[in-house]
Amino acid sequence: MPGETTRRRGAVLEADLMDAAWAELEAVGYAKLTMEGVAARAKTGKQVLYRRWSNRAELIIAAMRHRTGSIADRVPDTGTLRGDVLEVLRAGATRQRQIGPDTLHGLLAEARDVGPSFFGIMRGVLRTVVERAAERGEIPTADLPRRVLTLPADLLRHEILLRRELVTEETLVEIVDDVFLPLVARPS
Amino acid sequence: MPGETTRRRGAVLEADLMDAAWAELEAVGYAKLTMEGVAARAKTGKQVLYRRWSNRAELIIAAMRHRTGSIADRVPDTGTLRGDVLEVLRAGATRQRQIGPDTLHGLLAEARDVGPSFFGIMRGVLRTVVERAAERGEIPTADLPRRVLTLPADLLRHEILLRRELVTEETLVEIVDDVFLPLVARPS
DNA sequence: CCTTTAAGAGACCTTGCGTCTCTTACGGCC
DNA sequence: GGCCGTAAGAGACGCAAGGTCTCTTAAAGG
Repeated sequence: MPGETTRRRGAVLEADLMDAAWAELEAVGYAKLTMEGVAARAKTGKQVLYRRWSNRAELIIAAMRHRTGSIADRVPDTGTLRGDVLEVLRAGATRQRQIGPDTLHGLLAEARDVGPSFFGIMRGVLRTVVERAAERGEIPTADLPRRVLTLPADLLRHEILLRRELVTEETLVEIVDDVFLPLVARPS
Repeated sequence: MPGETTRRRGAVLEADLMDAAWAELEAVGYAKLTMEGVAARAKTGKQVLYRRWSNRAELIIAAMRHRTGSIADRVPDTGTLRGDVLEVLRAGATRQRQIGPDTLHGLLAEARDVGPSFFGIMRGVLRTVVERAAERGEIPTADLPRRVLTLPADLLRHEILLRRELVTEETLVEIVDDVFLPLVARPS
């Protein structure tokens, strides 16, 4: 009687595939993750995967989006520039914690363009945060050099990509207090 | 007559292996580089490679060292802090050009500790350069927060790892003029 | 000259990729 | 409610490469 003749389709199947991919990622890590492994875990064939994503990287990127949703660019508004920037960095660090450095390195090596899609987001948020600080009179101007504006995000990324350990709150505070705030506090 | 009964040994063989590895890297790129490919190019067996390095990453790292020598930490001395720091960054960018971003990403993904060995070097050089600037009276103090000291190097690394294109001179100048110099020019 | 070492060569087994084929459940449409 | 196109589920297949093992024999050292 257990015909088990249930065959998943469409969105249901897709969700199962991504859950399987994520579970497999957590189980074996990105380096050892294989399409066969994911297929087996999802109790289906490789073809079903390849029909949708043409390689590991695409699959995992999709799984990550499915997991964490699109990177919510919720702009923080704590009342101070310092608080806002820290909040932005914390959000980034949290994402890292979910993903893990090994997966990040793997994706960076295999996918041509993880950078922009994954990291480009913070820029707009920072711009807003800085503009609001300028309006409050907290800093002299919101018209910062491009490189200064993205500095906190850039340093966080650097930290994520090069240190093997997870980024600590202390590091975030250093980035903000030792580097970013002194720079924007007084313009050239 | 073509006995070709020449069998390489020791340093001679080792040098040939590394040359072969490097040539193969340039020919097919890191992603497609295989131990078999390198062995074939060196006209030897895989065992000879595995006897020395246990995987691609180790092999290529060795080949890079053999190629470019250990990272010469020649400390520049142009007379100005700006010139010195720029020179340090140029040296780093040059290395990147020799290696290429794909190889870098590959190594970072496969080797556990490329970061320290490859990138840790700049720190000492920067420290020296900054100290000399302070002695010249060019900046108020050489006693910078750790994060500020390594800032130029960190940003360069970030650029190398996340932009697909090669780092331009313009970028280096921005790092120095928009970020580093304003920070050290006047301490907190 | 004799012994030890490891180079050179290639066989071997295994894993995973990516493709292909086949059957048949599912869902849409008339 | 019945027909039909699509694609799920299952597995075979050929291939590339990893990594190990074996064998012969050149080279280096005493």
